[in-house]
This record gives sequence, structure tokens and C-alpha cells, in this order.
Amino acid sequence: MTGAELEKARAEILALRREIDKYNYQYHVMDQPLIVDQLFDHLMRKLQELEKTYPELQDPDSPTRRVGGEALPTFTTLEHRIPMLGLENAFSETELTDFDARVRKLAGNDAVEYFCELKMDGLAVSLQYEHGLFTRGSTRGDGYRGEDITQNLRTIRQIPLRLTEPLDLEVRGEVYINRKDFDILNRQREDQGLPLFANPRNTAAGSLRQLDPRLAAARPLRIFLYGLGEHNLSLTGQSELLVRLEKLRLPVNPNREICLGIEAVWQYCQKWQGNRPKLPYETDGIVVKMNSLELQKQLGSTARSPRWAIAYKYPPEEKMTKILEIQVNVGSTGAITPVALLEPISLSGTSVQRASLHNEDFIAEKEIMIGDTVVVRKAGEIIPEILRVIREKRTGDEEVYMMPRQCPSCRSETVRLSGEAARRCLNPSCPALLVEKLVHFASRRAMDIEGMGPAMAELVYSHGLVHDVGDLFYLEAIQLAELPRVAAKSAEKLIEAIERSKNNPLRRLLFGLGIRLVGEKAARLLAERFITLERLGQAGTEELTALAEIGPKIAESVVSFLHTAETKPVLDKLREAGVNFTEPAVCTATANLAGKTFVFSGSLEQYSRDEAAARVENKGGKVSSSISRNTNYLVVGDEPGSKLARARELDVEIIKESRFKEMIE
DNA sequence: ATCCCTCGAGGTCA
DNA sequence: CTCGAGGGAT
Repeated sequence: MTGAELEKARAEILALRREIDKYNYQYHVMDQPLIVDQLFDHLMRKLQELEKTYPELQDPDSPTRRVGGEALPTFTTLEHRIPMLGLENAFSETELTDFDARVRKLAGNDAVEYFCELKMDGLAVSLQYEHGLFTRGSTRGDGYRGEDITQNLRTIRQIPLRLTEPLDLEVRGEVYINRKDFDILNRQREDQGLPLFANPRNTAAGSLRQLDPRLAAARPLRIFLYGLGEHNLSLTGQSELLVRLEKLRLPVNPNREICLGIEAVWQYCQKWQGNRPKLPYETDGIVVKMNSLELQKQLGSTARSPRWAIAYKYPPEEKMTKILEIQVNVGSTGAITPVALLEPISLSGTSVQRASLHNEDFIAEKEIMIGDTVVVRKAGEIIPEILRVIREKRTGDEEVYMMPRQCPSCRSETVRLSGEAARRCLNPSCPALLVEKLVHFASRRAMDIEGMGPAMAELVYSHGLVHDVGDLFYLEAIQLAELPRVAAKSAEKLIEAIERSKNNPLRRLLFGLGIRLVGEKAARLLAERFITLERLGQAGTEELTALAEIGPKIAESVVSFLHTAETKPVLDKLREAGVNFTEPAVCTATANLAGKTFVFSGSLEQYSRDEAAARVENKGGKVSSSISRNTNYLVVGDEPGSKLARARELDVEIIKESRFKEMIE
């Protein structure tokens, strides 16, 4: 092969790629096919052949390489350098007006220029481009870290693998599926005898979580981009930003508008609420942002959401159905919760068959009877909720419901402690309660023992292998494999998972023990303060109450748990088995401030400068005494000095003590 | 009074 | 994935 030949091939390949990218864009983003499909396929085949002949000319951003690579064994997580926060919700005009009032107060008194766009009912994702090349993409996750779904995102034809400019940029948007495409997909599945999908949103979510990108490629995923993460574009307004994204050939929703003042926003909301069924995709509301990026920055964010934006949510669909029966569940705290079993109805795209009745006061207040016809809706489009009874529909066959006086599991008497809404089973050896405790102990946020879900917990308990969480650590694979429907392989895996869990930090153990009122937050606080379980055990209520955010109730609950007769044997078993009872001083998993430099100005309420500095360094960050371009955050306390102005000059992010506290915790 | 945590809830898809 | 009631802390 001569050099000239290679050069010729290179030129041809580049031209082909550019051409295909153009047609792709016209077809998938602009919805205006410029050429017939056969011609497009022909070009693709030609490119594929050329790339096969000249492997040295392969390129990861070639249109032939959208579906590449192997199925992943598992997803890895990616950190969002700038958190992907959710939005606060507004459910009425009043709540929008309240939002407007807050914004005007913070930004000055004029009518605010708002940027309104449709809220897509899909999944938020982040796309990273380096020098204009698509390198990484992830889900929103908890807002701070998401899953790396690069391979799947690459299969979405609307996402350019190369931008029209060589920019470093993180764009954020929503992946969704058109209603029509969803119907076609379901018809295909019907033909293939596969189970049908329930709605576009969950299908999109499931598709992005496919480990094999070829499966994701077969789903009709689409995307609209609407925001930025890290970037260095210079822009002044939200609407300008979207135009800029369009120029980069990123797909952007055209149904957007600038509205001057909140009345105009409300009209926009109503207009699109009316037009909702006409849209080719599903929307669940309107996103309202301040258009000025300058003002956005000025208003900043709270821990969970920006102050300069709100999501107006359309009122949820309501339907009538019948209560067939009322069931009671026993929770891991002994709380007995009634649940209504409903005649199945379809609501917001899913089938609804159950709804929580919370407690007996709820039932009494709504005057709910078995057999009643009730109005149901999905709160936030997710959780089924009973709104009210239609009394006119009563036939006289309805039955009054009484919460059971005896625990459905162990028959011991249920009681309602004064001041509590829940009726509880107080029998510490109630089977339902013990199984729930096992499940909680093994759950992901607690000891994270994979394979010990409700079914397995029930199995090992009912076969007498495990009576409390301490017994878990004495299980043997052989015992498990003898249980019905448990294979040798899964038995071994479970034993391994149990073994691994011995190394968990104390906070997970504390949380897992299921001490009343001690959730993740309190468990962590206690673990970090006392370091070992022994030292926590020596603490009295006064010492605990002295801690911020631990009051008398939590303190009492902790002390009584640790000293009650039932606890000791469990802790002995855990200790004997070699379960870790200490909290590691520096947790590398949370060393999330690596490479970040902090500067303080003004006095902090909760920490001395030294303490604050120690916390930052503990997490891998650095503290400096003067502001420079390299400073990542200025933490301002009471009466900040000249550093504040300097930080504004240099565009250093300014955070309050509360935000700082979150970062170091 | 307010903010935020705890706890229990449902449905879908992997 | 997400909500809502209850309740603790301040």
C-alpha cells in the first residue's frame, strides 16, 4: 500500500464521516431527512468497508462506532464536579407567585425575565465533551455521583460524537422516548412474545441501564439538552445558551419562551398544559428559570436545589377504583401499617393496585371502609395516594375496618403509645419484626449484604437458621444450599457477601441495628463522635444530648437499646464473629475534596478556623490564607473581610457556612 | 414555627 | 426512582 493511496483513503473517509454526520443530524435532530434511507445505508456500508480496509484510519468518533465495545460487567460511578441538583416543585399558581416574590426580593423588585421550557418526563443525564469529542456520559444519580453510561449514550443518534467546535464542555439534558416510538416498540415486543413495557419513562430508564450497549441501541431513545455543568462559554442568558447549544448541533427543545413577569409564566404553563396531549412526547410540567445567568449566580443554590428555578408540575391524573381489601404489614420497628388493596387501574402510565393508608387516624379521618369506591392519584406521578371516598357509591355492603388488636404475625397485643400515630407490636421476638430487622440490617445503605433480601431473610428465619442479625455471621454455605430454591452457587455468594460486610464502618452497623430514631444521619454522627461501639456504650444520655442534633428522645433510644437485655447477646455474637465495631478516622471514600482549595473569611459559627481547616484536610483538600485564581471556594462566615470582594473579582465560588458544612460531612 | 430526618410506602426494570 | 406522615431538634 502506498502512502498516496492511504492519503486518498483518509480523505475519502473523512468526507464520508462528515456527510453521514450531516444526514444524521438532519434526520435525527431536525426531523428532516435529506436523503432516502437506502442511500444513507449505502454510505454507511461504504464507510465501514473503508475503515475495515484501513484499520489505522479508525476513529472512536466515527458514525460507524456508535455501538461499540462489549457488555459491561457492571456500571462504574462518576462524580459530578458540579452537583446536578433537582428543582423545587410548584403545584399551583400560588406557589409560582410565592416563588416569584422570593426571587424578586433577592434580585431587586422589577418584573423578572423568566425562561420557560417544557419539563420532559424522562431521565436527567450529563454529557462530557473534551476538545469537542464526546468522552463520557452519566446518569444524575443522587446529584453528586451517577452511573457511567457512556456506551449507551453513544448509541443515541441525536447525540453528536463530535461538536461543531472543539470545546471542553459538560452539557445536561433529559433522555426520553416518543409516545409513537414507544407504541411501536411495544408492538414489536408483543410480536416477539416479550412482556410489554409500562410507560416511556421507565423504558428509557431501563434502556440506559442496559449493560450491553447493543440492547440500548435497539431502543428509540432521544434527548433534549437544556443546561450546562462545567464549561467556559461566555453567555449572559439561558435562552442564549440554548441557541448556542443548537449551534453546536445538540438537540434542543424548540418549545421555549421568555416570559416577562410571573403572569406570563402562568399563561405559558396553562397553554402547554392544554397542548400536552398534542406533543409527541410526555411532559410532566414546566421548568421556570431566571433568564439572566448573572442573576442565577447571584441567587445561588441551597443544598438541594437552585433558588433561581422552579418546576411547575401539572396536576396529577385522578381516577376512581374500589378498595378490595385492607392488609396490614409489620415494619422493622414493629409499626403496623395498613395498606389498601385496590381493583387495578391504570394511572399515569402504570398499574395501581395498592396504596398506603398510613395509620388508623388516616382511615378514620377519610372514613374509609372496605369495599368503598375511592379517588386515587399518583403523588408526584409516582406514589399512589387515596384522596377521598365517594360516599354516593356506597351500597351498604361496605365493612367498617378496625386495625387489628393483635399482631398479624405473632398474635401478641398491639398498642398505640401515647403521642404516636402508629399502632405497634411490642413483642421483641415477633417473627415478622425479626425478619424485617434482618432485611434492614442487610440492606444496601446499612451492611450491604447482597442476596439477603426479604425472601432469603424469611427463608433463613423460618428454617430456624437465624434468629437475630448476629446469627447471620455463623451461617454456612452448606446449610443454605439445603434450603428450598437455593443453589450452591448463590449460597456461596451470600456467604461471601456476609463475610465482606464485617469490614463495614461503625456507622453502617449502627444504622443496620435498627435503633429507633437512629437513621443514617444520626448513626453517622454517633459513629464519628465515639469512634468505637464500646465508647458509645459507655456514654450516658447527658453526654449524647450534648451533641448537636441529638436530643433527649434519640439519646434515650440509643442508651436503652444498648443496655436492654436482648441486645447484649447479639452484640456478643457480632464481636465474636469479628464484625468491625469502629469508625475509620479518615474514610477515603469520602475524600471528595481532593485537589480543592479553600479560603475562609469572617468567623464561622460552628467551627474554629483550625477545626474547619482540619476537616478540609481530612478530606484531601487544602486550605490557603489568601485568595487566588487557584482557590476553589471562599467560605464566608460572619463579617467577612476584603477577601469577599477579591473572590467576586476572580470569580471564585462563594459559599456559606451551611454549604461548607455539607461538603465536609 | 420551621426545618429536616426517619420510616414506610409502590411500581418498573435490571 | 419518589412521596408523605410523623416527629425530633432547634
